[in-house]
Amino acid sequence: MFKPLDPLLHSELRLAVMSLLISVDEAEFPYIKQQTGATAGNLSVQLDKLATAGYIAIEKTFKGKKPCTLCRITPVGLKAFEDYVAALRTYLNVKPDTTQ
Amino acid sequence: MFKPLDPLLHSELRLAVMSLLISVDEAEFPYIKQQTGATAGNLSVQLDKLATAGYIAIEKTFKGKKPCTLCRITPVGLKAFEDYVAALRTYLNVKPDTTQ
DNA sequence: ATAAACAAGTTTATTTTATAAACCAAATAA
DNA sequence: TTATTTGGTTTATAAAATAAACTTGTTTAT
Repeated sequence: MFKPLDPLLHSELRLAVMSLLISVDEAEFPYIKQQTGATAGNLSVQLDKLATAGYIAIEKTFKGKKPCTLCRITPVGLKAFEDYVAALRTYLNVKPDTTQ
Repeated sequence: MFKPLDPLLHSELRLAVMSLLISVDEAEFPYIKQQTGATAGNLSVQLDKLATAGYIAIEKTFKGKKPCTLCRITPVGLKAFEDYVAALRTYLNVKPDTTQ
């Protein structure tokens, strides 16, 4: 009847991060922070969780002299996101999306 | 960009309950328990929260000699569910459903 | 008739999670 | 040179989910 929802993705902020990374393919910490409206602390924690699960890859580089945290989604993360959406549909009484 | 998600509905069990009540219009506690796979304790707590918010109405009756807890969704609950789904779509990169 | 098992929940306690506040280091601006 | 800002991390707190234990009453077995 209802498929279980991946608890790692069933979180407003982590879902927003994943959604963002799917569309942009690579994003810096401050950009994600601005787009999601999250506090830096919360974002840091949630990014860590996604990275620990292998859903995103975090690369710490420098932009000139300033540190720069780059995030991108992984194939594992993309798959998890798609599975999550499919599971979610069992709760929404909605047919699968066929546009495109 | 991302619409906030009603925290009361962004919960696996409460969402399942609401989804169920939308399709059946009236359901007894044991039926909801069976359909969702929830424990009685957890279900009791989550039903209370939904009722307190006015999303569902709980009627305590008897079925012969046995107590019977009947649940139905309210107009407020239906509206909240629809709003939740609309908000969720902003995270899923999916066009609104136009089937039917 | 009495005890054991069961049904239908509720209450309470525990664990997990989310979130914010406090903190830190380096760079830039005054 | 001493604030101030940028780019975060760590730690503490609040909220939530969940399960375990309990209650009340009923049915079934002895």
